[in-house]
Amino acid sequence: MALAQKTSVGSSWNKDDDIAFERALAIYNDKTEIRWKKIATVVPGKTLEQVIEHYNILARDVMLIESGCIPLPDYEFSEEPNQDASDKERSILEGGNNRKCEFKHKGKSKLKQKRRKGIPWTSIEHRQFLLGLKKYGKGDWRSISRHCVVTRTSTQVASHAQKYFAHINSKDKKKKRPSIHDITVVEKQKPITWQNRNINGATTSNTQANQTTLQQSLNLPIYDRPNIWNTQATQAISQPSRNHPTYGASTTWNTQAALQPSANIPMYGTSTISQPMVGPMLSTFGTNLNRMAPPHMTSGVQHKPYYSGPSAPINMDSIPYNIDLYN
DNA sequence: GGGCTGCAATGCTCATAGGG
DNA sequence: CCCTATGAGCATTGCAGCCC
Repeated sequence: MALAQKTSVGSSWNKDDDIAFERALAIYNDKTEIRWKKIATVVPGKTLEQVIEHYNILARDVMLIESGCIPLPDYEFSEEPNQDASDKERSILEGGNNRKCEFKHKGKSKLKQKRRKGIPWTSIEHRQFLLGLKKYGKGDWRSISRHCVVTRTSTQVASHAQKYFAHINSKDKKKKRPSIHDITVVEKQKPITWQNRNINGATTSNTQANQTTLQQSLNLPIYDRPNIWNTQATQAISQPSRNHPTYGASTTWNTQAALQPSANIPMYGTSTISQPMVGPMLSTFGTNLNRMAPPHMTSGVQHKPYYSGPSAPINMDSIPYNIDLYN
């Protein structure tokens, strides 16, 4: 975006304009009829031509960055420091917070690239992974990546699988910390809304016991817990330097989470996929993404509302229900 | 007892080398 | 090109110890 601002001629784009533009891009994807006209109507003070020009500049920036023709601009994104600039601009262009990106220059450059911070797997992604595992089998990480966990590369899927199986194999050892790998079934998950988050009469001062009960009632691993109810998380609010998450929804943590005790903000960052939410879900730009198109829609995969079928252990020989993810 | 702090243990993701 | 194996780096968790 910084490049776009620098190179944009004839019209100046301030931050608010950009936010409106990005939001519009997300809402009106490339399948939308008269997309640009619609986008222009929601970006105040911009004409159709200016919007299109801005998009073209943005697209060119991404191309130049990805081709290595120009160095990365010195972005300062406080909200998602682990997302590099080309990811970010690509994400904008694709109309969502697409986290998938192949690592194009790995191992080729001797330049010590700054290591990316890991983007934790959400329980939704893990369940999609389990579905893919059942559907395509162990080893076909590419298919799983392409058709099931579309937010992850095959490399990421493979790496995740390694740790998953390692975790499974060490299962009989005494119970260790809760892990996302504890999810071994593609279970039907009760939609998590603010309403049913509160079914136990949960309040901001909920105890860990309450939370555990709630967690069990939702059949979710502790890993997925809504940390705002966690005593330690509550502690984190009073001790931002201690348990403050350093990536993901970090900047919304102390504000949104604290102000909206029931907000679904996991410790590992905002889960942006498919959980019904009532309140604001923030993008990396701090814009409300609630009604934006999910990232899958831009990846050539027809998106229907997420549905995870009835549960069955992943290591079972057969599954007694139609595994089709969306039907 | 409750809150805070420090720290070791653990878990997770990413980078990368090597083999098929 | 893809998958597997391995290890580094970093974040989170759990717990003990200290202080009020």
